Amino acid sequence: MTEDVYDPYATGRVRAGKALATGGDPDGDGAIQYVAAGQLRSLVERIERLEKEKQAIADDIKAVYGEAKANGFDTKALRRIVGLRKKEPSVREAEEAILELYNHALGMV
Amino acid sequence: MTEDVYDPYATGRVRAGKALATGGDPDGDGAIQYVAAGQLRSLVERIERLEKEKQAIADDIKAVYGEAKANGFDTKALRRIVGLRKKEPSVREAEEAILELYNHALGMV
Amino acid sequence: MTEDVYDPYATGRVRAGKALATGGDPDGDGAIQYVAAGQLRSLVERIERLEKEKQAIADDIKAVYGEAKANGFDTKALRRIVGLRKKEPSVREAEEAILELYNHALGMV
Amino acid sequence: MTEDVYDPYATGRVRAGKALATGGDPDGDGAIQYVAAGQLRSLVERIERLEKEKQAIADDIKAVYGEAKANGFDTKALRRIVGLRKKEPSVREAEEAILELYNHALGMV
DNA sequence: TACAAAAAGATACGGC
DNA sequence: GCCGTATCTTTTTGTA
Repeated sequence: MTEDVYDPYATGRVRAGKALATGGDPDGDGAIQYVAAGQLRSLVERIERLEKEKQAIADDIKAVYGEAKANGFDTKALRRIVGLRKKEPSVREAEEAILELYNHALGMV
Repeated sequence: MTEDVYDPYATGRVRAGKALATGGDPDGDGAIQYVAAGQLRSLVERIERLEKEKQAIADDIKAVYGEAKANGFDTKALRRIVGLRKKEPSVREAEEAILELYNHALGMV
Repeated sequence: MTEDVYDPYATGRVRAGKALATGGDPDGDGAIQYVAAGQLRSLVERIERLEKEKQAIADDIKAVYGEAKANGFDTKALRRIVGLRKKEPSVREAEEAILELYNHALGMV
Repeated sequence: MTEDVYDPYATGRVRAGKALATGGDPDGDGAIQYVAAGQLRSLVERIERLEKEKQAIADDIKAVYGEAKANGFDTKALRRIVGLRKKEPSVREAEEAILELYNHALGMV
């Protein structure tokens, strides 16, 4: 069921007109499009819930760094080692390999 | 008690010397520093565990945007909505106000 | 010379009110603030001019990659070598040094 | 004329083998490939020169924002102004329209 | 279209 | 306590 006019609490659809398609309406037919308000609300809420969880973990990470600092560790170095360990196993070796090849081609040892 | 030589599995301390401090040793006195290897290992592992969880959630968020897109939503606008909702209404209004002020000052309506 | 009302072409000042300070007006006195329209316009124009130049150079870079590709070079590898060469001289060695130190402390060879 | 062995200073060609193609040799035939070392060097140098210029301009831009800040301008708003001015008015309006549509659908006024 | 690299923007830390 | 710097995140752009 569709409304002719905007109804924010509708679980149904809201008339959007061409404006819905940011890039223009694909078919170029100017057909009226609708936005499923309930679906949109659901998506936004799911994203917000996940971002909340993500932020909580980010806070935990920050707390660990704080603890490290309190125990005399250099957090800057700590962050760096964590970062370096992300691309460890074989990536680093691969980078070395191509570097050497091109350095050779470029005559730089 | 400290070791003169490196012992990777020690729960005790490993001599680090000046090299430990990425930013240089702050006092410039070259004093020998020690790093608690076991503690460091624990910190790194906790951080990595948390970052792994954080990344998993980031992937979930991306999946929701993917679903939104598949359902015809404009993800760019969706992201903006989510971003705007993070801000306190007063902050949002303040930002809009100054933006408008500058636009006026530039004669851009 | 100041105007009470908005004048986009003024070289003088435009009334801003509290809205100017995004973070709130620091003194909390609610004093009216003014925005120097001429100065703002100048700043914007300088930035836009510089960004235009920057974009022109970015286009030149793209053209060189296009030329490389036309001559049979693998542009992906080429981009990578250029990127790697950015952090060559001593940075890479420094990175290796700290990596080794912490890896030792972490018992990972 | 080609060399059988690697010659870093050659203006001619250097045997690369499969390793040259980062993305793998497209035909998968393992055919030996050659890289024109002199040409490669030239391309890399041109790119690096251009990137250097580009970075210098980026620094200039940053300096202008710093100047703006020193004169009491809100750089965040300033950046947004510059960003908005990049877009065609029609695009900007379309974006605003869809944003408003979604806000309505969410009952956020 | 989807992935990956680069640039921009926001945030957080350390110095003064 | 604020400012400048640096990191990290996000967004945009280019490529396969």
